[in-house]
Amino acid sequence: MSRWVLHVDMDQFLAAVELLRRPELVGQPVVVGGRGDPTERAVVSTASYEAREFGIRSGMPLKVAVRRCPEAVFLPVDFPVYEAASEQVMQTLRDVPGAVVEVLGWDEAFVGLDSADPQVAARAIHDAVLAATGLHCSVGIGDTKVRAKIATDFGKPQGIFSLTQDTWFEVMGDRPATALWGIGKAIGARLARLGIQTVRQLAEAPEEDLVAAFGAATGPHLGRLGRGEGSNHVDDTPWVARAHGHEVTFQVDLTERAQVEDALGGLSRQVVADLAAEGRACIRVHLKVRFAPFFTLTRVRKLPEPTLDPQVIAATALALLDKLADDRPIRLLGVRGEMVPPEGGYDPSRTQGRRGAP
DNA sequence: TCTGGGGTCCTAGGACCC
DNA sequence: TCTGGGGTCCTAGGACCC
Repeated sequence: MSRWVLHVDMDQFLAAVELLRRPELVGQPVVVGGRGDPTERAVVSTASYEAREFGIRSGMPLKVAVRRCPEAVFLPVDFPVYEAASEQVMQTLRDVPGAVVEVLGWDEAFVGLDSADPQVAARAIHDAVLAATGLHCSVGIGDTKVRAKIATDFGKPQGIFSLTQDTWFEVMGDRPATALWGIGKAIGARLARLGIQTVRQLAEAPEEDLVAAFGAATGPHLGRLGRGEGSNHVDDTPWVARAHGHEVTFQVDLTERAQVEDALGGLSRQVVADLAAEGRACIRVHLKVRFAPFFTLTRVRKLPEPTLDPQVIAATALALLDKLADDRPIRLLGVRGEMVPPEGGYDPSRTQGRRGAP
């Protein structure tokens, strides 16, 4: 028996949930995003595998997606339905004997368990999730979380793939560093300037070079990523949110101050509703603003005292916006409220935990 | 071809204090 | 003529993930 980390990732999750209630669409290109209207400003949340064959990807503007595949079926995002499906999936995982479940997002989780044969355990998990929900998943097996997470990509769809210390460099060594979880375009470009292109080169880079280039915490972290090293501890401590926010993209850019004030007021009320639901006051206001066409800024201001007054939050956001002294049309506004930390602070072992959707 | 909405963490540097 | 050393708090800004 050894300790294993399994990473369970649902296949085309949002599209798959929609297909369950619209079986007549099975086999067709399906795109879930925005309000389901590809003429609006919105992006693809999930594309079915058939739609991906046309080059449609998550994060792509719906206007681009519809050009790539005019016959595709466009559906609106329906959060409550996905939340319910997600909860069903996570409960199925928790019901696996001996499993510890750390939820990472709507459609993925780490499962920690002791097993003599993790392949058998992974297959059992796939089958249990399918039986309970009608949804397929892929499972990555690893001796660390990082390896399990990356392994899943090689299993998709509906597959199982294992990545351990013994196979890490054989599978990942010659791949680009950006294939790693946590290395995106920007860090990839900075690594390239240091002459580091591949996972193997990153793994072998002198730590002092990485520290000099990326700082005391990030530098060594990148080196460990390159080696697939990291924790194998799966933690089921419930996630405690740091903040809640709302943002809105305007179909027509805002040019009038009254429109801006209205929008900030509405966003602030939504934020306060979320914070009040947790019974935690706001200590810092984050403003996000995108000026047409592509220029985005964020600003933060600490409040003199914690509050749940939407007018205080809206006024703070407006003051931050005024300070920018930029009267270009506004395409997006976001207000985020950072909350009073819980008694004793946040659980440091969960700092890498759940990001994104609940 | 045009850019969602929900999150989190890290680093640098200035202000201020002792 | 040269500018401590350590610490905290705060803001700006960058980056990443689902």
